[in-house]
Amino acid sequence: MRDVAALAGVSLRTVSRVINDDPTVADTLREQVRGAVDQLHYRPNLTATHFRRRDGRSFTVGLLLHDVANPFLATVHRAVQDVARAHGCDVLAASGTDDPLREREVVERLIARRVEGLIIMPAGDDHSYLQAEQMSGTAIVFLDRPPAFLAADSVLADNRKGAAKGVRHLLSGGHRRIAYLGYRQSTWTNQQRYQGYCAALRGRGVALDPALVRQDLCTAELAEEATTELLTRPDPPDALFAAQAAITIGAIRALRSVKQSESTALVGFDDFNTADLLEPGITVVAHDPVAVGSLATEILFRRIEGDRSPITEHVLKGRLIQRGSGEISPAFELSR
Amino acid sequence: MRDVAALAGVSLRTVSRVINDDPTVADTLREQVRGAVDQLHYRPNLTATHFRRRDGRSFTVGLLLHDVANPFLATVHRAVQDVARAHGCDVLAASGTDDPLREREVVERLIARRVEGLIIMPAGDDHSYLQAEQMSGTAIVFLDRPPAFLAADSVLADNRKGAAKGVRHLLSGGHRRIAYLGYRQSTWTNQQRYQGYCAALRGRGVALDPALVRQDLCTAELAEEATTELLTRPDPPDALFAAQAAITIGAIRALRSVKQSESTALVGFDDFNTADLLEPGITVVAHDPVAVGSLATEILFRRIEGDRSPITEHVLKGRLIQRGSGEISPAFELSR
DNA sequence: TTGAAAGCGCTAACAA
DNA sequence: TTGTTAGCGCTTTCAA
Repeated sequence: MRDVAALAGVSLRTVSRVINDDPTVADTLREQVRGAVDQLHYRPNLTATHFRRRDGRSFTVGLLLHDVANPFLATVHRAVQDVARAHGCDVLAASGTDDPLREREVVERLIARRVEGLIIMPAGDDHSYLQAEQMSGTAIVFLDRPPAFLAADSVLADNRKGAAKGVRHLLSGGHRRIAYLGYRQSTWTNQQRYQGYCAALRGRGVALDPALVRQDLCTAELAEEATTELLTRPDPPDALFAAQAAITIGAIRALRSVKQSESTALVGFDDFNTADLLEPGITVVAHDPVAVGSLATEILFRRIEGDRSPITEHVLKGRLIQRGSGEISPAFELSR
Repeated sequence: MRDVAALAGVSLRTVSRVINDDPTVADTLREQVRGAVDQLHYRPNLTATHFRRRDGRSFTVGLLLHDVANPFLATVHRAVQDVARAHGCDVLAASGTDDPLREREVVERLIARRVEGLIIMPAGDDHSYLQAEQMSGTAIVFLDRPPAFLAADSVLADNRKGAAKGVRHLLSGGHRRIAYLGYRQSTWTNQQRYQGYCAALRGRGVALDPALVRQDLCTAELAEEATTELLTRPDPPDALFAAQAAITIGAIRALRSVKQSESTALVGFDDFNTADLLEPGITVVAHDPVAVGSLATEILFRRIEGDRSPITEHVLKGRLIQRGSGEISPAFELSR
C-alpha cells in the first residue's frame, strides 16, 4: 500500500479510502490510485485490515462438523457458506470426527483466528470452556446437539419425536417385533432417538425386547453384521428401525444378503441419496440439511449483528417419507 | 499478551517465547507465564502472529470447489483437510458453482487473506490473473481441470481414457447404438469425456450417430427427460453412457419409468453411494476422491515447503466397476 | 537467559 | 478533501 501511495503521489490514507470505496475522494485522485494499484498488482491484505479494525471483524466464521464428507453435513456446509457469503463472510470448516478433545482443539484454533462466529456440531459434554469467548463477543450456535454448561442458541432435529414417528409407522403397519439399530450409545442424538423408539413402543403397549436392540453400530459394516445376526436368529424381528443413514445402508445390505428385503420392514432416520431408487424404496424420517445450515447461520449473524434476545432452541421437524420398505406387512406366522 | 506479561512480571518477549515453546526460557518463568495465561483466559491471536511473521505463514490454505455439497467433492474436501491438518494448516473452502466470474472473485478473496496455498477447481478459461500471486510465492494446484495461461501443477482424472474405457466395455458387450449423455458442453472435462466416447467408437469401427448424443444435461432432471425422450424414439439406443454421476442417476430414473432398466445397458462416469445396491447394480468408471484430494494437497505443501521442481500434471486412472447395468446384452433384433 | 524497541499493513482519530 | 500520526498484537533484531 505504501508503494501504491508513493507511485500515485498521495498519502496512505487516500489509498485506504480508495480501496474502501470512501466517497470523499476526488475523482482524479481515485483514478491515479486505481492506476497505481493495477500497475503494482497490489492486493489488499485482509489480515492486516481485520487486525487493525476497531470492530475486530475478520469476515470469517468457523464451522465444526463431524465430517465435511458426510453427505448430509456437506449440504449443511454448503448452506452455511451461502448464508455467510451473503453476509460477506467466508467459512473456515473443520471436521471433528466425534472426538471431544479434537472438538476443543479445533475450536480453540478457530478462536485463535478470531472468527466472528462459530457454528459447532459438538462431540464433548462440557462447553464451559467457551464461556470466556462468548463473553468477549463471539457468537456461537450449536448444531445437531445442544450445548452443555453453556447458554447458546441451537438448531436441532426432533430426534425423539422423529424416531417415534418412524417406529409408530411400523407399529401401525402391524409390526410388533421392531429392532432398534443404534450408533454410538454415548451420543446425545442416539440417546434421544432410542428414547423415541422406546416411547413409541410404550405408547402402543408393546413391550421392549432388549434382544432386539443393537447399539454402537458406528460403521455401515458393523450395522450390516449386527443386522444379519439379528435376522438369522431363531426369533427374528419383523421390522427394523435404523437410527442413522449409514446404519440404514448397512441394514439394507444385510436384508439383501439374507433375502429378506421384501419381507422385513425398514424405516431409517435421515434420508440419503437414491433411497427412492432402491427396491423397495427406503422409507425414512427425513430432515432438511439446507434448513438446518441456513437457520443456524442466520441465527449466528443475527447475534453477530447485535441481537441480544433470549437464547433459542430450534427444533426442526422430521418428515416421514413412505417409499415402500416401511410399508411391508409383517409375515403371517402360525405361532401367533 | 501485554496483560499476561504484566501479570507474570516479565517482558512481552518472554511471553512470546513461552507461547511458542521456545526452550530458552527458565522453568520458573515458564510456569509463571502459564499461570497468567490461564488466569486471564489468554488466547493467542493467530491473525496477529501471521501478520507479523517474517515468513508470512498464515496457516491457511484456500480450496475452491464447484460445490462442497457434491458427494465426490465433499470427500475431496475431507482429504484436503486431513493433509492440511497434518501440516498445521486449516482450510478455507468456497463453492464456485461453475462461474468464471465467481471463481475469480473467490480466489481474489482467498489471496487477500494471504493463504499459503490455493487448490482450485477452475471454472474459467484464463488463469493469467494468478501470475502475480504465483510469482509472489503462493503455491497453486489445479484440480479436475488444468490451468489455462498459467504454469501450475494439476491433478486430473483420465477423463478421455476413462470414458473410452466405459464405452469400450459396452462395445465389447455387443452394443453398437450407445448414447452419450453429457453435461455442460463448454466444460473441459465434458469435452474430454466426449472425445473418449468418440475415440472408443472409432476404435471399433462404429459410426458416431449424432442422434444419440445429448449435451448440456446440467441437472438430474434434465438428464432424465433427455433419456426418456431418447428411449421412446423409434430407433432407441441399446446402451447409455452417462458422463457424470448426477446424469447417471437421472438416466436410471428414466430407465425405470420406461421399464427398460433390465434391458438397456448403462455405464456411468464417476461412482456414487449405493450404486451397488440398485437393481441392477450400476457399472461405473470410478475415480478415488480421497486420492485426488490427498495428492493435490501433498503437491501443494511440497511447493509451499520450497519444492521448485518442474510443473507436473498428475492423471489419476479410472477403474471400471462392473455391477450389472453395464453387462446387459443388447436385445436381439430381427432387423439386424 | 531475558528485555527494549522497532515494525508488519492497515485503519482511526485528528489536524490541516 | 487530504495528510499526519498512532497503534492493533505479535515477532524479530539487537543489546544487556
